[in-house]
Amino acid sequence: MLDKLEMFIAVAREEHFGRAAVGLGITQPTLSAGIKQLEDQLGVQLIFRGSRYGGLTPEGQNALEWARRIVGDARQLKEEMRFKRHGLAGQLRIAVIPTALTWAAKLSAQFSRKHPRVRMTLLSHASSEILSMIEDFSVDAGISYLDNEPVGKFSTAPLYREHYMLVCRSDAPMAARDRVGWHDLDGEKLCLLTPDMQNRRIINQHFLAAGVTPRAGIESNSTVVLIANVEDGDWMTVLPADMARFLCAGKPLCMIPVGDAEAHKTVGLVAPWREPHTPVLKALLTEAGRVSDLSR
Amino acid sequence: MLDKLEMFIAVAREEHFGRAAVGLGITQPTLSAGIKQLEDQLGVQLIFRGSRYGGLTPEGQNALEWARRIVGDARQLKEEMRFKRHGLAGQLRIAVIPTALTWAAKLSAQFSRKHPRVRMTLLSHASSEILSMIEDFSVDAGISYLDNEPVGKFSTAPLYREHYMLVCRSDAPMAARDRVGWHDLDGEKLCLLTPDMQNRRIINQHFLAAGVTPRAGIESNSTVVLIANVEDGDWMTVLPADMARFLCAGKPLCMIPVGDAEAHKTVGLVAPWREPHTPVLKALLTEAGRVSDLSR
DNA sequence: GGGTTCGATAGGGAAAACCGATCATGCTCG
DNA sequence: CGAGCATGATCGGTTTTCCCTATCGAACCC
Repeated sequence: MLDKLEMFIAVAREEHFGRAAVGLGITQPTLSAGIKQLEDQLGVQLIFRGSRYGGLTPEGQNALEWARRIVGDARQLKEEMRFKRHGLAGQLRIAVIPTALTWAAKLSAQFSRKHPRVRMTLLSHASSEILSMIEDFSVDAGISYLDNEPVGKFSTAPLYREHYMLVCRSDAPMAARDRVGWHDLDGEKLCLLTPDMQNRRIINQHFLAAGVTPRAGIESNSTVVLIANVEDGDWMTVLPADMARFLCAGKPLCMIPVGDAEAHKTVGLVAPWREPHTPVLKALLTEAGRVSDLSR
Repeated sequence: MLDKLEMFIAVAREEHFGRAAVGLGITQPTLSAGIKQLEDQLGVQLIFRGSRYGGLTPEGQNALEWARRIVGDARQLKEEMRFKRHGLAGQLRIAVIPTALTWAAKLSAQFSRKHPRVRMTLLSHASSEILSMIEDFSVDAGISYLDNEPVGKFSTAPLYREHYMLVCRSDAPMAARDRVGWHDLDGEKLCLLTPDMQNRRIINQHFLAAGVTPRAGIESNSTVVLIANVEDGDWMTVLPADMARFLCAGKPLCMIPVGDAEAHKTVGLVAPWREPHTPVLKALLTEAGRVSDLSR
């Protein structure tokens, strides 16, 4: 039954029987049989399908929530028992929004020093993906924006607030200033993240509030590309302070604070809400509180 | 895995492999193998045992809580899916303290009228047993004292407050009075419930507070015995109002309120805490609120 | 010290789980 | 409009797991 629920969760995640099957390390016929068996056991159809995956039925939606809770609790049981044997050990997978990668590294370094037997995996993902990755057990925790997320099913620990820096060459006209407003960037040549990334959308909102329509001449989903363009051409970009500091190190680039110090998005750790947490997660949340900029 | 957890819960409840096995409808060797397999899977010993059940290990205690949560959620998943198919139907088992049996009947009658397809089972049990019966799924809900119970893992709905009545023959000396104090009963011939029942302990507390040491000449664990003795001999007894009213009907007996109207124990419905509740339980809790004496 | 209770172990038969191969359907693209 | 492809269901056979009966050995109880 438990394995059937895992199958169900996998299919709901992948929206595809074949992919879900390889993800589970079983064959597709086995998976099909498992789902059918689960449906028989519960007496309701869970998945619409005729020659192709067709989404969850309403009952399926409902059952999915229970399945996640049950499977999650079962994993936690195992995790907790392993903790009793081996102490803090095992793997910890964390999905991180790209602009928080430097902070994530800071956290993971600190955590690894304290708990050397825990192997950590940091994955860069869009903030829109992170919550669902937590929900269906693709990762154990995430680092993302805390402000606009549904807070119900997650535990959170704030890490820092995003402050934006304008990055330009040292010989650029702006380089002399020690602070610029969003409106000052009207008409400037900017290279920015692609609009599918939340960081870009946040920056867009700032521009909008300042009555400026940003003209991004170069777009990329990689912060490295942005900085490289700034360095090579006469472009400028806007990045969170830490990321900017990290990428600019040793290069002839200037960082200038943008906008006023207020109203910045909070970035923090997001973990599945569960009472109590696994030992590792508890340790991670504790560590996040310690490393955090925010006195909370 | 889920069935192994059920086995584990059963053994923890029965504290005996053989009994647990028959309760589960399997043989003892199967059960033994199941437990061992669960222990292997979790990598920890759960139960002390050498030729005989020896209690849970600390890890076992911990695992038991998770097992209950997981199995409970799994049952709820099934229950919810069945509800989606058939509406409110199935079985509802309720454990009731003896002195609340008349109230339980009132509740069950009302509930059955509204939801005729739900079969109800009412079991008389001591209040000390009821919570653990709920925890290990022997019953779906209970009716018991709400005041001194750990409230954390249970949902409750108050039904009524216990008011005590002195019951005596119409020709007894006390019969004329319209109210008596606990101290007035000093030295009187009383027949009461046995001291292992919480109702008796509550009455004892009242006596103690009034500086009276009760002399119960006849004790029984059956309220019927108490009333029969009052009717036949020159005994008196003390019972909750509703139960007294029910048992005295049509007999030449008097009921006289005992003590002042304050500080009486609250009796109510107790259900396993779960978010959300099963449809049946939700309906039952609603019904309890409707039938209740207490305007809450 | 014989009888009893309780859980572990051994062995065999039934059930199931799983896989590879194949089929049926619906979609895409030339 | 037809060939090719993608996707999930179905089938047959093999392997694994499950569960029962029978039995054993230790602890317990007069």
